Amino acid sequence: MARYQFSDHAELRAVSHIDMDCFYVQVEQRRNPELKGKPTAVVQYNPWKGGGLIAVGYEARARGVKKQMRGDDAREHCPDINLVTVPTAHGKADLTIYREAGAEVVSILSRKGRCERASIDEVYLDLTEAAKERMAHVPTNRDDLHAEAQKSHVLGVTPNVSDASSWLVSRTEYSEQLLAAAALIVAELREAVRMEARFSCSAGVAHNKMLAKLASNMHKPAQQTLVPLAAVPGLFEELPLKKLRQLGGKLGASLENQLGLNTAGDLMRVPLERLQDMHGKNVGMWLFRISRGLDDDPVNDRVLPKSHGCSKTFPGRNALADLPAVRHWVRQLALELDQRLETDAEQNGRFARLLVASVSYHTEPTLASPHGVSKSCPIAYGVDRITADAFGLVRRVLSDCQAFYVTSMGLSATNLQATPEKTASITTFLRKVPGKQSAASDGGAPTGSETTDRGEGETALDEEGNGGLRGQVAADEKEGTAQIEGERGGGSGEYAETSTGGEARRKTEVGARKVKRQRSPLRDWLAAASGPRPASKVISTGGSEGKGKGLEREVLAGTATQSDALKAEGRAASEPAECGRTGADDPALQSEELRGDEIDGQHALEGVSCVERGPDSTVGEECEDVQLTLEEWIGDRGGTDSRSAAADPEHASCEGRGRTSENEKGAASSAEVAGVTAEPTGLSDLAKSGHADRLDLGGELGEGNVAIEDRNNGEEKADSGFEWKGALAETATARQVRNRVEAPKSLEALWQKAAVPKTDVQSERTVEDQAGASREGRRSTQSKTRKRSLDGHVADAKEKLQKLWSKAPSAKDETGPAEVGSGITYEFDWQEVDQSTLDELPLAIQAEIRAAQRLQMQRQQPKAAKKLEKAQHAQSIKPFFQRKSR
DNA sequence: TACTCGGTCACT
DNA sequence: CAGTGACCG
Repeated sequence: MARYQFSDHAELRAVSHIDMDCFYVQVEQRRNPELKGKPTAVVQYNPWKGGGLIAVGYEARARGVKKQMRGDDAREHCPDINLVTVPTAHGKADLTIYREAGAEVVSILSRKGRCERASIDEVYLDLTEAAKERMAHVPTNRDDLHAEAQKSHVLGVTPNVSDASSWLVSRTEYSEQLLAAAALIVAELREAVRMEARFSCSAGVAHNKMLAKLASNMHKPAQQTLVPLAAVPGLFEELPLKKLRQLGGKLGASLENQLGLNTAGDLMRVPLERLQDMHGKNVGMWLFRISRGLDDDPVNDRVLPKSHGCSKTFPGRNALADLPAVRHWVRQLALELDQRLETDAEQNGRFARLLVASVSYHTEPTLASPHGVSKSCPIAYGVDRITADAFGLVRRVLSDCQAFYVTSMGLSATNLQATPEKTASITTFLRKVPGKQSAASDGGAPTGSETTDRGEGETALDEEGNGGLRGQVAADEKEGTAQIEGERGGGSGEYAETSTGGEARRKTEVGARKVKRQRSPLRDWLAAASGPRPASKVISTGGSEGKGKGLEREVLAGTATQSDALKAEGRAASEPAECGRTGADDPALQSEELRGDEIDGQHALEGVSCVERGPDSTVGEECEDVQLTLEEWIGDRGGTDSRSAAADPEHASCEGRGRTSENEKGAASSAEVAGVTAEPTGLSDLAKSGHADRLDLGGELGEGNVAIEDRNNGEEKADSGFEWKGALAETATARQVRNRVEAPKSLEALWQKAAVPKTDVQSERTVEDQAGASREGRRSTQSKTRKRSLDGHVADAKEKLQKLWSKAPSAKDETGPAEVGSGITYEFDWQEVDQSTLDELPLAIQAEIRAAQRLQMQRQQPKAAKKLEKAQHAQSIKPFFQRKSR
């Protein structure tokens, strides 16, 4: 036992868990003050039995209303209850207002120490440092205690205000002093929340997360509870096992059932070996420790969610039974998800990398428990892309079914990243500063960095797509009819290998990279729009600060002609009955070669269209706006070097609605040239101000981003469940701008990103045949088929693009100061830049500068680097809060 | 025929 | 790593 006791003050933490009191209700009461003091509950829209309660106010709780009730039940218990319905959007509940309120609270609670957002209405704080500082100033007089602090409860001390206050001011034990000081800080924070956000919350204060969480729930609402170490044994003796975090479910049940345990104290008496035998080494040890009130789980420094998801259930006979309905709802979910992603990008500079679609379904109406499956793919921003990709994923799931009943669907965007993974891009260009020696370039080219390697382009592959119109069938929710809407998606690819040079060449270039620059009206405009430059030295790039709200532009490729394959797509979508069939009745679906041929056919490579949509684009709002030929698009980008010219707006003739938008010069002007460049779309602000260096905005489409290492691991990848549909919706570059993802690292990877997930198209064989065949056998057959198809595309695409590139006039490149992307040139000494200058920079640039600084320090003082990282992290979230708390 | 709609984490 | 499942509220 002794070894588990705190022996060193340095290990002792002061942790708080803060939990908003019936948060959704408070949010609604703040919105509508008439509800204050009245029995209130928030119900989620759901006509069945009055909707489900997701929050119940304390007045209503006093009247017996419980969270598990439906709205109707609540009314029975409390006839005068105010039932507030959660806002809805896109046909589903929309929790945005609660998320925003939660962020508001977090911005207040994160002031005094490391803060971890645990959920929409809960945070953990590590107040160790703040408490230590505060310990010197703990009032010795009870009258000096803050009013909120006087309401503290101290476990093991008579729950009497004055006693608690006495306790707070009279500690002699270090651990208790620490908690007492933390409790005062927490009281102040809670008071700040009450005053500034007008929300009440409850808190627990203890030495770790588990105890703090336990404590926050002990006295609600608007109170706080402190759990001194000494109180643990007494507390646990009576505490039901299930109250411990993580033991509320099956694990807790199994402990109860198999070991006959009831309380946490019971658990404490189970030998470690027994626990480990039953639940494994890790879980066993974890149980052993938590039963003693010990918990090492750190308070993470994270105030933003790690993923965004939205989902909807279709219970009972609401289950979706055909693809049009599925697609409709996928789109509704995509609308919300896209909005949230854009908001996150604008506010926090973060971009998701992965799209996950989850489906719960059964295959017979009678089947009891639904089957849950999730599939994922790289995410491309934009409602249409999300819709198309997610629908592909979902359809992949359902394609094996003769019939399906989807009872729930969800989309989520994960792998949110705020900063480039590697510092390659900035270190690369920092090295270029004339007369300045960059530490980052010493220590050799970060050869381990794929990002850097990629930038040097062993094989530069540029790609653009031509899509086709795919018939999209969207069920009209109200009328129950279906309507066709055009959707650009898919699109066939075209490739050029514009640069070769293997390992040797790359290595030399890493050391002495030259970045060519070309003047272009876009560049000029961005530069002009960006306003005066700060004073000078180094170069970074970012782009205009100009607001681009309003119309968004997407560079999408498309043909006006529907290929047979695309028609087939439409058919598949509109005729769900086909799901699960082999497509034998449709030649277009019979083999992948066939599909490939069609898609690669003449008509598939005709145009690049510039599509615009409003920020709140809804079904049917998109319109095809501009058509450019591929040649026009490629236009002035000539040269065979991968890092050649920028797109030339002269060659881009955008016409149509977009031109006459009500937007001011920003949108209009950039739109003019944007159709063919990587003009940021819905993420305009951020794209312009942020990741330009990585993503190569505003020209230089051949630049590093699109260079791809030709690591050919095709065989393997080709078997991973994707099929080539030959349709790229947009250029790799444009897509990266939207995605903020690194270029695919292999040719195969590139295709996979472009590919639509495997659909119901399988082989000529019938379902019966397949049922008889072994899975392995079938898969390998498919793999071969797919591989042949891909090879055909490679050859074709390369040839075509090479032709185009050779036709294009070569660019007049200036070799100027290293610049990647276009837009503002920020000039400063990155090694000595002061905080206020740094603060002015776009978030992404800030992040890269910090990363570069860290990298440098890492070499010089590895230990200090860790500290710096922490400090920087705290710094990096500041803008978010500054914005939020305004 | 119904605990929604979010989230996080660990395992494999 | 993609996918599943446990757990939380």
